Amino acid sequence: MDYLADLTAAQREAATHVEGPLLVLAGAGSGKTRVITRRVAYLLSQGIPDRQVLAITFTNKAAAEMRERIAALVPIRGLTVATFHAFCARMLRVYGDALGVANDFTIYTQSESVRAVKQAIERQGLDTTNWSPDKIQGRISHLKNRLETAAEFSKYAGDYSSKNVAKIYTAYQDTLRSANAMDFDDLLMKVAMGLRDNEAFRGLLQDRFRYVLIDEYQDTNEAQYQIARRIAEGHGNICATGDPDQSIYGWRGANIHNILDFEKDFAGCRVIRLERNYRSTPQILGAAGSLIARNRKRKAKDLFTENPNGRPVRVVEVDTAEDEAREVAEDIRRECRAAGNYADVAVFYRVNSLSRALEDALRAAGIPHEIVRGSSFYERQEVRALVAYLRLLANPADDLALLRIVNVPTRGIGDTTVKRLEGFAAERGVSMLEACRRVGEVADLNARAQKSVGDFVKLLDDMATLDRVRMKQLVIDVVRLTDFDEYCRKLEGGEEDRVANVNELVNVAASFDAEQDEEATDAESEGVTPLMRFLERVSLVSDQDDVHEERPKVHLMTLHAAKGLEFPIVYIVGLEQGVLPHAMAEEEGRDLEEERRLCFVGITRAKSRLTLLHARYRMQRGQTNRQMPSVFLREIGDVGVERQSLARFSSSAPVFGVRRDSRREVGTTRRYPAPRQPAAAARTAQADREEEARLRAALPQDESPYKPNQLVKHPTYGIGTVFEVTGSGDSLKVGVRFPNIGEKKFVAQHARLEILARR
DNA sequence: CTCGGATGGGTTTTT
DNA sequence: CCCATCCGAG
Repeated sequence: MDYLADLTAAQREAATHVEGPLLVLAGAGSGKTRVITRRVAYLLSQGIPDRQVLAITFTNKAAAEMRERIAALVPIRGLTVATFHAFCARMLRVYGDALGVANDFTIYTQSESVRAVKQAIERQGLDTTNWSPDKIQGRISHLKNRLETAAEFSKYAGDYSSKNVAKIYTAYQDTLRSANAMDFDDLLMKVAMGLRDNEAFRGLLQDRFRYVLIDEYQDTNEAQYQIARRIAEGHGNICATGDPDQSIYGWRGANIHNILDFEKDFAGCRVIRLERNYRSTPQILGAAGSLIARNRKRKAKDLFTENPNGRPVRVVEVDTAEDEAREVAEDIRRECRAAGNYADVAVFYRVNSLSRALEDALRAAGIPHEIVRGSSFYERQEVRALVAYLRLLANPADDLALLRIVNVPTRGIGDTTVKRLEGFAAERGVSMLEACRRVGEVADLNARAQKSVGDFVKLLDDMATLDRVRMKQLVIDVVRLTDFDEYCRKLEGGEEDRVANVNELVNVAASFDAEQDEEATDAESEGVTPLMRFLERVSLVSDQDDVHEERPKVHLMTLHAAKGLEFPIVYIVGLEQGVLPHAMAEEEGRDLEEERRLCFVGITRAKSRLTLLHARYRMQRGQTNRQMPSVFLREIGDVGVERQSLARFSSSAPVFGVRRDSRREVGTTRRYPAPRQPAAAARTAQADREEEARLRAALPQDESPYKPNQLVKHPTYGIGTVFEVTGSGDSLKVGVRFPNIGEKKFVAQHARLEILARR
């Protein structure tokens, strides 16, 4: 058992637990992944067949990593390592008959789901302004996560709003059914309900998966909890790993009580705490511990470390977001010159909008950097469109897929034509594709439209004859038939990226083909075509397979995106009331504890150097606001913490600023940290106003930033020269001359002009 | 169909 | 302020 040799006593105890429920409360940086992988290896070494083991993670990346790390220890073939969603999709494909689920369903992504909800709203004659598709989709998603069907919800929906949601929910399900599609939540819901109501299905899964392991258990929602519980209910072999202190997804339905109540749910449960941290300095851990101790909803857990002392945690006050960003950039410079590498550095923030100032400052300082997770690969327009073609091939009833590509690339099938086709399809109860086929029967279509639709059908028919065994070739052929590269080139903006994305999809297809060759034909997957599997992969995988990092870069990301990562040097910006904790969490009486956990997650990512920053003024929604330092800055305590002010205008430099904004004080006063320096508290409103006036004067707020001969950049016209500036304030107008285009006038506040260097 | 301008809304985000 | 989306004009 050499793979147990390097484990501590507690880790080994967890890794060698075989029968019965086990809860591993794994503190941040306590070697959880190690325990999980060793435990799986141990189970297999005890003669348990790998196909009886089910390991569930939350992201595909985590699943891939776990699989890899297990494979490095023991040979595996039939082991299931998957996300909840991928697992459910698989079960529905393979054992779906037991539930009466057709196994050739397609999976709608988030954006497709929203689109379908929007259609449902419109079909109910409701206005999409009052009934925002996004929000309604969110509500439906939550209902599904709680296993409430449209029919059940309709029964209980009382008020006007809920009744309409019920109507939309019902209509949306109709759409999904007729498109033979499921959204992400359906995958979980169908399996959870199947396990609950269908004995045969439950029996199949319980027999098949004798050992269940669920990682990040603190992030499970009700549906996922039900799935785990029902599968484990016969044999009780369930191992949950996680950390309540790192539960940060409550807002999307995760229920922290799943992990808090695990011991109650599974009688005879063994609990193992991993409290030794291998990642951070005592200073960083001390700050984190002091902070999280304020939470009531948790399991007492004392993180400790044997790591040597490091530098103090640095808390820095600055005046503005720009100062904050500049300080981060300068400090990165200092740190990296001394010891590090840019890849050692990460900057975290609560909301994406804070990344802008950071990006500007890093760019200005010439520090290579990257924002982690912009729009994901598979949500890119061009990729979605190509995938839609494939989807339509696999499932001709997929109307949403058809709608997505009916005029992509443009082929003269406009909205009017589409509306008429939709009308026809709805009337006859046929698919959109069928409606297109029978375009001759559709009323009120002119000859040109008919021809366009006819050509489109011809194109799809040609496509249908393509060989569907090799995905790479299929994608290439689809690109060729649709002249897709040409279309990408014609689209303005990042055209090279678009072609590159198409090529990337070809690569994904190629590696999929390669995997298919390697993987022995799985008896279970009979009847599931390679195309279906490929589409499943593409729908469920949102991350681009990690692009290999070329040169070292500073990583910028939200606190949510930071979970599970670690960096030697970490900066967290915007530690201010209303930002972290976020205003929404306070105002709506939402969970301040989750915000605290978020901060905790950020802090515990740092290995050796942690800097927390807060600005006294921050521009939000076009307005400069006075910002209170975050309560969390106080809660991290003073041991191993060094506080510093770089604010230019503050004489007393209180680390915890003075309350001045009377509006914000109301009702929340008690939560605010007490001012440390009474003298500061005594400052008058007059003094504040003066200071603000000075500050404002110091900020670059010219009456007009545009001057004749100024170089500017317009998103459409490109770079031009200002030749005229008239008016002021809201009616400030700017005349710009663009080479080869001519002169244009813009209302400054509307036109998105970017100021370039002054001539 | 395509563009520019008006309008409204604004955590966090994986699957 | 910044963005996505909608809407009317050409």
